[in-house]
Amino acid sequence: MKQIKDQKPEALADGRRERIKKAALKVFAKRGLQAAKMSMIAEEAGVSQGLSYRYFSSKEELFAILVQEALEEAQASLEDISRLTGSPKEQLRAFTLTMLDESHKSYFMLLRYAQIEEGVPEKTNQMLKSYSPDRTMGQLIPLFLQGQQAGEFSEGEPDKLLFFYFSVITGLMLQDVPGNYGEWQNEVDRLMKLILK
Amino acid sequence: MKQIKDQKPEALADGRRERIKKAALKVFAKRGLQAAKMSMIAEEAGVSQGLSYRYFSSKEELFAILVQEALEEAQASLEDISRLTGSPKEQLRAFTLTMLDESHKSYFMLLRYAQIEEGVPEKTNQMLKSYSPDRTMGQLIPLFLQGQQAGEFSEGEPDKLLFFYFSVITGLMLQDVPGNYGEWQNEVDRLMKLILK
DNA sequence: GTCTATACCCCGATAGAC
DNA sequence: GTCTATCGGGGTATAGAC
Repeated sequence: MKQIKDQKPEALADGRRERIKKAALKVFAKRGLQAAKMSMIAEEAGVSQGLSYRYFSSKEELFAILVQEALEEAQASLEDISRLTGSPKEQLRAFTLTMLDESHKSYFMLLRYAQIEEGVPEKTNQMLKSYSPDRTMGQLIPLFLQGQQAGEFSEGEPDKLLFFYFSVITGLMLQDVPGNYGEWQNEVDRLMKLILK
Repeated sequence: MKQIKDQKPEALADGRRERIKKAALKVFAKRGLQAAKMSMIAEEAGVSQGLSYRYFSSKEELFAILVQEALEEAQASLEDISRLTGSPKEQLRAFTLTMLDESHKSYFMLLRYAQIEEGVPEKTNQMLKSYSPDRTMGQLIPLFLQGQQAGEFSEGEPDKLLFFYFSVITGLMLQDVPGNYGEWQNEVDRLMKLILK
């Protein structure tokens, strides 16, 4: 067995493949699949254009791999909710703040592009289906029902409420709030007013 | 002076140039400047690829012209607010519904792309600056102040409130609500909860 | 006025040098 | 393992036929 580096994770992840993935996530999240150019990703990663193809067979494959990771990450975040303590209100607030933090934000935007952009490869679409809203986003529905039964959340069909909630988050993420470096507390508090009674 | 057609506006606007502009707005609003292809615009307009260049010298020019129109349209909508009757709450509600209707929605999304997309030509950026937020979106600030003084709107810096408000609208527009054919009343009512006390 | 054909460039992907 | 050079496809824009 070849020796494993005993450095901290950050350095471990600094292999070429990880560097390129990280750069790609950043560029894809900002511009989407089509507007993102391999030359941009290579520049962001600090490698030559051609090298990316030694690690990934195509731009689409790179995109698909990142979508896969984003879906797994989303799944993990959702499962974490159930372990959170506190009232439904507190749980939703914590979850929202998690989603808005820088690392999750990139994944979230990537998934948004994967969902709405035209010309996304079939393979990606199939992955999105298998992790369809029912199985990911929809996992929040129990939390909403719980909140409504506890009298904390406002009335209405939970899926409608949930849909609205994600619309707002999307809108917030798209804005580059000037001078806001991951400080979303105020915005989240405001967002809560939408859901709470 | 050459004879002016005396048909209704809709038919008047059906000249080739207007057809192409209309198609371009639709495609740009959906995909942005870079992902939009002249071939898509031509197809949407029902003309050949090359013909667009008889009416517009480049894709960028076509984009810039539409941004100009969008800005003028936004300006006009904002000026209409002051003529609206009713409380600040009623005015804001009416304005929001106007923005979300299909024709304004395309303009709104176009402006969003013009603002956030990379690689937008300098000419467009200059137009956006001259119609900067201070002169367009910021015209809503008096309405917010009015609402706060009347005790209808929640406290907080008006510009922050306004920013949040537009974030939400953006998020809503981006979602294709299934089975929602321009029926935004429920969503707007919910959105109002954000602003109202 | 409108369409078809084509010049030219940018980008995705590969080949080959080091 | 990484870079540079290059091929091929698709997209913008133009030229020329009808």
